[in-house]
Amino acid sequence: MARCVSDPDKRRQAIWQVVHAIPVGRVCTYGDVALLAGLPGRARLVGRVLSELPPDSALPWYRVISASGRIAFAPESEAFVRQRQHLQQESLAIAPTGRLTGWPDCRWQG
DNA sequence: CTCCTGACTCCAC
DNA sequence: TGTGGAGCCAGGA
Repeated sequence: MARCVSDPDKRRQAIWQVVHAIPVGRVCTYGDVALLAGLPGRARLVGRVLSELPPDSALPWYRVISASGRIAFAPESEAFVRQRQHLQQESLAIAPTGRLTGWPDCRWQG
């Protein structure tokens, strides 16, 4: 889909597109999203873009987790709980440590 | 332009 | 399985 994008707006859109493409009940790592967006090695950029999403965003940001298969937030933090609830709605279980049960079986890489 | 920070990763112990 | 350290890129002060 996307090659090496240089414009900030283009990068955002590329990342949004990839996140939006993640199937229900599946998850993807920051690194994978970056790769699929044509931005290899820019996992941090993905996290930055997602952190700037508005509260009413329809983007399934909660389907993006860290490469270790865990939620990127501190356990029991507000954001952590929100993400966990969204994932549970899609039949994905989260261990107390934040680790996704069944990982990497539910992993999606395009 | 330099310095600091972060929703990241990888590797070693 | 969990921790700690180094590498990385982008954005804001």
